[in-house]
Amino acid sequence: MSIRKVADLAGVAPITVSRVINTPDKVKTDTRERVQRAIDRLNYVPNLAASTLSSKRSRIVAILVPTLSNPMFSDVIQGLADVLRAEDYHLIIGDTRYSQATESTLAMEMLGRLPEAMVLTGPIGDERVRRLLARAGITVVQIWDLQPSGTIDSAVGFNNYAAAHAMARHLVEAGYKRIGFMAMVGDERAKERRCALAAYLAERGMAPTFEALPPRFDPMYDPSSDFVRLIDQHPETDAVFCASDMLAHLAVFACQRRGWAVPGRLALAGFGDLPLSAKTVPTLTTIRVNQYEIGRRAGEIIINRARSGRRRPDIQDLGFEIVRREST
Amino acid sequence: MSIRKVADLAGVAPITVSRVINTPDKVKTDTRERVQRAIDRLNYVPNLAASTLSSKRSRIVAILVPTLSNPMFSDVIQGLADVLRAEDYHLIIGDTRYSQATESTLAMEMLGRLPEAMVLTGPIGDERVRRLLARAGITVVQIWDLQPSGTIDSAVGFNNYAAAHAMARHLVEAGYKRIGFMAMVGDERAKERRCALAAYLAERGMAPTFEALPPRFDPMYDPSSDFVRLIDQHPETDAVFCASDMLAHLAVFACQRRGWAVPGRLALAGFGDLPLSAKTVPTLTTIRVNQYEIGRRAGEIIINRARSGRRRPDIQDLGFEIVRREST
DNA sequence: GGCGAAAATGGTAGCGGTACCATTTGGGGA
DNA sequence: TCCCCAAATGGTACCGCTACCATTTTCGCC
Repeated sequence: MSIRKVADLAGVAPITVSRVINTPDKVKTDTRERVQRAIDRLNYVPNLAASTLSSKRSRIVAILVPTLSNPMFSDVIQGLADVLRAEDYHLIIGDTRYSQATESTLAMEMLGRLPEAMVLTGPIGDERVRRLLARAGITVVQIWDLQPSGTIDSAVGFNNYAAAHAMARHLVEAGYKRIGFMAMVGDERAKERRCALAAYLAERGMAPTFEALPPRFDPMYDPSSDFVRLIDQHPETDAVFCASDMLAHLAVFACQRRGWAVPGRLALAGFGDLPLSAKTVPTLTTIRVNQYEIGRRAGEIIINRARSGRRRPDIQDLGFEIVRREST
Repeated sequence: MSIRKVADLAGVAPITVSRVINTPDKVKTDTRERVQRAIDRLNYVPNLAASTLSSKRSRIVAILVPTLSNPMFSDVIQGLADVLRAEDYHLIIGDTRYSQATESTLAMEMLGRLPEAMVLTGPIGDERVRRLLARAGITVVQIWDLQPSGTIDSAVGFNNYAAAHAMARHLVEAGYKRIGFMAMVGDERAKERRCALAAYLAERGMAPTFEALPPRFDPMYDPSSDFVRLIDQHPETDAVFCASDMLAHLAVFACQRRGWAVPGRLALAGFGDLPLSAKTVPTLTTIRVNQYEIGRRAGEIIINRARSGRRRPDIQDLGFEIVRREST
């Protein structure tokens, strides 16, 4: 089933069928309708591999995220998908499982599809990949935490360090003095938040009571029991900054089981503002970053680039917001 | 940057480079190494559009889900992605936003990429799409709820109706008499669960106190306040079956705000067994369906098909499990 | 050393579109 | 009516790779 068959049936040249599909207003109305009928009759579906090869326009965008299971990233993807679908782009998704090596491999493989843009989560560690991407001449949008070093082209996100710093400040100003830190398995970006917390506390002459970064990819890791153990080991702790909302919620539930009042005995704060976090009892203090909007903006950068052809790096800091709720 | 340049640099024919990439053991070791060096030197990345066109093997799998924001579906995708990555497939993802029309459009567009398989959520309503898919000769795997009618080829999932029926039975046998039903916005599949509940209750001479199916795509829909209103309108209700775990959790939190004991004043059950659901206070009674495994099995069907070339429909019922916890 | 079969490599054509330029058609103004 | 320019349509080559078959090389064995 090729464009030629359609052309024969419609009594036109193949190129005219191509025009009906791609630039319909360059074809006279009755010709267009005739061709359209032939397309419908034959159930013709254009071969996009051939189109890509010939036109060098793939209408593909590739995105790499650490995981699909975290709502933060699926919301980003949703935002990106919403924008791109309207422009007939297709989305190739890869999850790196928080592994640098997998990220490199996937990025190179995906380049073979000639994507018109590549969306990556955070900075690129691999020098070779960075070179390849830059040389490929495609739009590269790095999302999530903005980091001047390691940005190839454009970026949309927020300042991860500043966000954690602000949360540390919020906790201290709310009167908490013995603050702990805890992260979810695999969350590399959490390290920066830990540093920000420690740095702020140091400014005020304090230090974290504990800084729990679980080993990567430990399948036995149980945040709840780990949390309880940490508090038992550091009973003076009066607040814990959790590197994700889900972790914070689990901590709240663990407290409730133990009969520890939140925030009375222990204050808890998270990161990411899940829809859930405004509804739990108590509601959760957190850092909101509007993941959906990050995805949308990334999509807009890609589309504007494709339309204008201009190649001007665009760094958008969408900021963050400390949402103070009942848990602190 | 083409295979030709690599071939020239390595002093071989283009086809030999192709072999090094696709069937390396058909090339003598020293030739292979020479070619590999040329590939590395030139940073050559094979053009998969050309490869697809020529070989008619795209190494692409397309998947359509109702939404990416629901962890149920992102877990399915994660399972699928894990299996397919090992075989160098790429995943094109589309979300239909629970719209039949979008599903049809996306499916047809994606066919243009010549995917080797297409994974769809649930039955296909559109006759034309069904025909096109069947004619395309690709593997089609329908996931989630198994429905004999509307299955094109293979399927992996569970019996949605039976699951809801079993939950109804659980609630009745636990002694609850006035049972309500509530679904999340957009969840079409919830209708079947409502029917199953109503049918079971009818068998026992009962009827649901309410059956709340919110209007589709109402952005103002607030499950929590809606829930409270429903209970106020039907105060005799002693249990609510929620069509998703998240909805059930929101209901629990609303109860806690109102001072209604769960399950003392009101029992709550969900669907999907989120990781969260075993940790909340109270823990949530729910129906577990192992979404990740559904994705994995779908991937295995696809790969086996690709390897063996056989085309035998494969229907796998992975079942479900009523997980009784504290909330009922 | 010569033979034959298997392994390794190469030449050619074509996958299904679109870019580029050429040609034909249409229509308004002199 | 003719001319000219714009709109509409068509012919040809080529995008980068691989299927298919042909050819060359290798190697075990008599």
